[in-house]
Amino acid sequence: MAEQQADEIQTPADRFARAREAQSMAILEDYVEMVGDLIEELGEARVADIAARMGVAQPTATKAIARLKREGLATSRPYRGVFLTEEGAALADKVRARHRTVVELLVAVGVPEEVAELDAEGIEHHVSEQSLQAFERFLKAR
Amino acid sequence: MAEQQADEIQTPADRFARAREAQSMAILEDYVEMVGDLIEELGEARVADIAARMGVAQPTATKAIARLKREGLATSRPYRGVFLTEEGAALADKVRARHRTVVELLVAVGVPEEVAELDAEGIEHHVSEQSLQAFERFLKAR
DNA sequence: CAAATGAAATAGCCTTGGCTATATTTTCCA
DNA sequence: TGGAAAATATAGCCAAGGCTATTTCATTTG
Ligand SMILES: [Mn+2]
Ligand SMILES: [Mn+2]
Ligand SMILES: [Mn+2]
Ligand SMILES: [Mn+2]
Repeated sequence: MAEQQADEIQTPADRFARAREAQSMAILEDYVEMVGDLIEELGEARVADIAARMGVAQPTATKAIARLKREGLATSRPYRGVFLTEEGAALADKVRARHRTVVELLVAVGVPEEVAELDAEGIEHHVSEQSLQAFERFLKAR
Repeated sequence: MAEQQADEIQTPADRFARAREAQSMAILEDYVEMVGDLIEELGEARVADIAARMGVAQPTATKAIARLKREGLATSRPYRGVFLTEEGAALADKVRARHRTVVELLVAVGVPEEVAELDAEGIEHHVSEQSLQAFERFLKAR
């Protein structure tokens, strides 16, 4: 099946809308990735640990988790830890891999490691599938 | 004068805090850049044009402009156009230049132009001064 | 096994950035 | 030049993502 020729002209408004959309996913992505990390490292993801790592107050984390649940990415029962749904786990994997690739690309073009790690935390959420693939090709071809 | 050796260990919480901070600047930056563009192109920046280009409703733009004014980046009188302060104009220039550099870097590592333009709209706000300089060196050295 | 301690939930507040509907002001033209 | 049309402002709503203070529940321990 041939690709649709998407030669829509791309207005500034479209770009900004897309950036806003990415933004609304960003926090979700970070939480999901971190819940995955905590389960991996500690066997479970507790609200207190999530809050500490995100650098937010505990009720802020609780609220974020409620949103994850609403969006079908996580499950939890009151006073118990947080778990990822299949969908959540898949997203976590994707986000983690993308994060690494972004850091590697930054380093590859000359950004110091520490800075790369800092900047990647925000940048990653705006890197499209297409850009990600370009990054991977670039890194492989070096 | 020697650089301070800033060997603070960088926690995840620090990184997330920084990404949140960048986020709170992002919209401000986009508006300032756009007001600058409109003044350049049309001689003035009207609320309706700003709203249309940002892809938001007119009252949303009005509110954003109020914030620009509060932050000392713009001036305006009721029912008149918007102008940038010296600080606002300087920020607009910086943001515009950074946007271009980010697009160029993306293209340089193999991202298609259109995609680069789309992704850059979000990425730019998370690119630190240090990363930006690395990007410029990379582009020059190609 | 009853407190005490610790963790999570809840209540209630704030700001930002969206929106629609409506009021007000400016501009333009018949 | 007076009214219609266009532009802008204002009012009031919503959700997200912060926060602090307090309540509720679970766990540990004397
Ligand atoms: Mn992130
Ligand atoms: Mn990340
Ligand atoms: Mn932008
Ligand atoms: Mn931009």
